[in-house]
Amino acid sequence: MVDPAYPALRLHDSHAREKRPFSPLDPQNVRIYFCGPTVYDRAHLGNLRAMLCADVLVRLLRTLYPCVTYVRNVTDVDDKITARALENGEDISALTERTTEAFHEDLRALDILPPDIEPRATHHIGDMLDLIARLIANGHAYEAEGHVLFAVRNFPTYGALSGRSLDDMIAGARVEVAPYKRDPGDFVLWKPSTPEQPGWESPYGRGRPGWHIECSAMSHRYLGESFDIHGGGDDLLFPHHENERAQSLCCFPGSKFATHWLHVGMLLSNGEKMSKSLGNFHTIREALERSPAEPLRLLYLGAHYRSTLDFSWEKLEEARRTLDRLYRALERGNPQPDAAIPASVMDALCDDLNTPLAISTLHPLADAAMQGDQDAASGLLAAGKLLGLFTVSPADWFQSGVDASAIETLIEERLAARKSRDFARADAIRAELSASGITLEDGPSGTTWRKA
RNA sequence: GGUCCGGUGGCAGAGUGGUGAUGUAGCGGACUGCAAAUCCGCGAAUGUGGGUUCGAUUCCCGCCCGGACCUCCA
Repeated sequence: MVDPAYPALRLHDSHAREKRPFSPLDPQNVRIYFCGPTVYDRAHLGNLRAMLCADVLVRLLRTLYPCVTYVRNVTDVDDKITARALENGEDISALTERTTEAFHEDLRALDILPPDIEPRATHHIGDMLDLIARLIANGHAYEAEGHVLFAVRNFPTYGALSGRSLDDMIAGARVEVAPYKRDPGDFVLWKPSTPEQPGWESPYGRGRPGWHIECSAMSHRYLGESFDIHGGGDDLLFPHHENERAQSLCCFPGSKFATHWLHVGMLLSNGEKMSKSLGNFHTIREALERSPAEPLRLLYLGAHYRSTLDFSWEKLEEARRTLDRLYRALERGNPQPDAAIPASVMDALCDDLNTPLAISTLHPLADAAMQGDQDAASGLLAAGKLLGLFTVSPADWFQSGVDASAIETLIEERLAARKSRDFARADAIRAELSASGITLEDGPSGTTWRKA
């Protein structure tokens, strides 16, 4: 049951195109599926956004409900993977293993909790073929020239999720229509593989799955015919999620598939979508080489998940300075662990995951904590933990990774200089440390230091 | 071309049919040997033209601008 101490959760549903109360099919087990990465290269900052959004959502759901089953797939069969492996002269499985591990490493650094189940497409080819057979049997798919295609015209609500009509799309006419398609909108469930391409034996010959069927198969296997939330980047809304929905609903008539659709806005770089194809991306690793992980998390949380967010290094730096202040507040407020999450934060998060509003309510808590209010500090800490922040101690935030003894020695020397009113020498020491990224702070109880 | 989303202070970014959060930047001040941090104070915004309304930033329509999707994409 929902903890009555918390407000009711409302989430924007892309299908309904409005905020709706979230009521799980089974409150004892909230089921959520997010589309994960295609593992052919290191993940970039754009890829991170949906993963981070899912992380915060799952953290919130776990505080509201007794059990959450979170599934996030890994797409390890795809023509981009095949092409990259060929390019690298690398075995496909070596490439996908290596890239998956790199992905995990990046997310761990961000303290993004792993999903409960992380199925790989290549481990579920049989499940996909089962669904495809069902679709052929019930007239929603057909074979043509070694392909199996989904017949969109046989599914009356095709387009309902993404809000577009087949006729409009065809008017766009940017789809290259394969001759074997009955309708230009039909999409591939199974396609033949050449001997060099990865492939599996099937009733339709040796081939490989189309992109969308894997998520239908894996969500069904682990979450059932109907589950609560299906999410991913906004760019997956069409065609990926539209097609998943069509397949799954046609496989399991009477089911609901996902009752809530959640789409995460794109990360921009100089006003344009960050993407591999535009080349305007930075990998997660690259960002982590320039900054600790938490500022990146705070930066993402500073914008609502559904709006676009224009990334810049300046904003990352600003987020780091904001964390400086919050950590300082924790340092002064001496928080107790396991305090209640402040209502202001829960209210904001339960209103369609309004993280920017939630974070804004952290500042008054920080102000109070700064003045020694322990309750405020405890609330601040609890709120931060829920958001995946404050994973280190203030001492580590300000001082880790630096040779403290060398700094202490210089502080002693400077103290002596100040006592003899040799301010020139004292300032020289300050400047020296400042040049190596250390800021000194003279307080009533002596001099302290921190990383700038 | 089709569909959709958005345009709020220098920047970032919420909310709201009734004198516009929060952060940051800027300015002034307190504190400091100087700093840093902290504290106090100040100025600063709802793209544009209509409509509905007693009243619109908020609702509706047009326009302009930006972005996303329609092809792989978180």
